[in-house]
Amino acid sequence: MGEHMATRKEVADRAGVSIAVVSYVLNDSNYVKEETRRKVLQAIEELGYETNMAARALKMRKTEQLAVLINHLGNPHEAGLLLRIEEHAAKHNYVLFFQTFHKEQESRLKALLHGRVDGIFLLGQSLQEETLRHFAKLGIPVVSITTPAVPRCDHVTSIDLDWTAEYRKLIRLLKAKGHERIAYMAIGDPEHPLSHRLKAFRQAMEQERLPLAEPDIFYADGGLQTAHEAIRTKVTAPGRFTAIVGANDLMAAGIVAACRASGVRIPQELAVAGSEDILMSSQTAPPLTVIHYPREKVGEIAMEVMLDKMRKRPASDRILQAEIVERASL
Amino acid sequence: MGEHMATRKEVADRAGVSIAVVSYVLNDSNYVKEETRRKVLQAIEELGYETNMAARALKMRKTEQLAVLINHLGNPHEAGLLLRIEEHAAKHNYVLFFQTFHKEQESRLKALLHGRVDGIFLLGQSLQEETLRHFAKLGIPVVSITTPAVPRCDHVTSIDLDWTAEYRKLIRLLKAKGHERIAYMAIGDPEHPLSHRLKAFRQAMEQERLPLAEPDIFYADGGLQTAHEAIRTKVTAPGRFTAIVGANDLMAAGIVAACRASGVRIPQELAVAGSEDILMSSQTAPPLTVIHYPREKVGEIAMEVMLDKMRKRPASDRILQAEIVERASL
DNA sequence: CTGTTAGCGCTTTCAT
DNA sequence: ATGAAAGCGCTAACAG
Repeated sequence: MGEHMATRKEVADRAGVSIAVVSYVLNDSNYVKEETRRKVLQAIEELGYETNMAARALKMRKTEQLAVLINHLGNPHEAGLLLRIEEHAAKHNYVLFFQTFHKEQESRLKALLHGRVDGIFLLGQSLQEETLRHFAKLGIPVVSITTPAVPRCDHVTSIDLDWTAEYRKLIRLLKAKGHERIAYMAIGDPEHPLSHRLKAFRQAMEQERLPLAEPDIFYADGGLQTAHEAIRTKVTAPGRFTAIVGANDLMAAGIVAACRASGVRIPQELAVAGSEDILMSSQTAPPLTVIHYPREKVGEIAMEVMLDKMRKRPASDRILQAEIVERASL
Repeated sequence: MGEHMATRKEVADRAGVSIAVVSYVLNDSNYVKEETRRKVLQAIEELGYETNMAARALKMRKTEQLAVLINHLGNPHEAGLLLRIEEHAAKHNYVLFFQTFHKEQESRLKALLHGRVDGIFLLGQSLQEETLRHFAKLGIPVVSITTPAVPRCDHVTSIDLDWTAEYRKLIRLLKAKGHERIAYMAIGDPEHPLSHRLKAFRQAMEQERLPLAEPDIFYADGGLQTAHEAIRTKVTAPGRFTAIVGANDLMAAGIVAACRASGVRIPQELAVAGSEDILMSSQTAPPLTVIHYPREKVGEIAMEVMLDKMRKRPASDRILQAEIVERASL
């Protein structure tokens, strides 16, 4: 429990050189005589020396740390996205830290991250303009995933699907099976980042010339259980919608559970679809037809965009294509 | 894009005091005249000043950052555990970063973390003794979750279930339903941290005086798909086991999927159980009976233990109790 | 109650 | 090819 960490000074002393030389060999930033280099390397080895990242960060004004602000890691869609981002961040030697984040904590955020990160990913999160301006002033890029770009704020770059287009595909599929009255389960909070999916769905229905009555829009908090509860009594109501799509897969799974609990057969009596394609969706009974959100690709692009922005290269918003995965739920 | 961050010096100048005074009000570490304090606070406000955490970390030898080494965030069990740890870490003002970690990268680990973290959580991971000693020397505590303690290494504290006891409960339940030949699906790699669950299962079977034949132990990589493939042809084999337990829930779900694909009825023809209780397990058809791993409690205790260790207080290994959640799969 | 100052461990310019 | 030294932004002893 020595509590001791070898410092660069000690390495220098042991190798009989100055600390500058140690830096040179460590960073390959200057010519060093082969013999000297070996002595230094050996001293490093013997002392078990490692560079102190905090000191380096202070000097370089670069932490090689990135933050990801998420909603709820319990949602496999977010976990999957986070996983992909980390995968690509690691390739570029960045360390990722994540924060489950809610609007109320926004004030603490600046203090928490100051001097800690080189960039910020938003995963289904939005920040106030003032906060965004703050990070812009600091030169800390913000990349937003799963949430549309903030208007008038060119500081944040966003990556997402064209939800209207994707929902149109899904609606056409439902139409082909004879459905005309399609319901939607959205996230209750109108401030919630996923509320733009509802807007997109509305637009898609309109473009497909299908009416979407207000009572056919249901609200829950994004979780399976509350979705189940919100829809339970509705699935057996006479004269109801014949299909329903969930703003996320967890809610779609909740709808499936509600149907099973009420003995409503899927897809004969009700068609159900999800919007993300998490693993669970392939295991429900019946398995869910979903829009496959390309998490892998999104993670890759997100890191790519982040790197561009950190290097002050121009980066523009990205819209990806998704595929529909047809399973037995419709 | 000013790239500018206000420094403590600027605040001091603007308020007409020395930088020490700014520190005093910020850290409440010294008496400051009320009027002076107000002037300082105002200057901070006006400049949008925030403390630079890298500088503070260097000076204090304390980063307020913790690392979590995980296996695969795509496994909801790990994601759930991580979520809980973060929840408690945030309460104590710690920031968490996670790394998907594989043995091959162990050499990079020391360099990556040095000066970056005050402590390390292992989530179903193990490290070589030499690495552990390295962190011990640096005074960086290691808390291991879901993996048994490392022998001869009192530096790491571990938190887990008494798997033998939990499996005995499950086995007794199966016995009561008439099962005598119970199979197990383990993780293939004997080096894998979850392999201790297999050992515990063996022990439990022995204590319950039930034979566990080698051919009744199946191996997969921990994922749903490979579990499905590994068991597919076996569930229809004549004279086979009548029940099977998965070392994790994802594999148990894979077994359920294999049964559905082969038309094997659960639980009439085969009983299936899992070991963790992830959300998905409640949505399979039929829903899975599982050991409920108390992730919430474990997350809380993990952080508690970590804090104790960081404060040099003694901390001992913790064994938690679990409950069995009975659902329709057996 | 407030200011001066010495470092924390590192990088890098400028001499040599 | 190597070294001396300044300084990144912060804390805390110490002096007043």
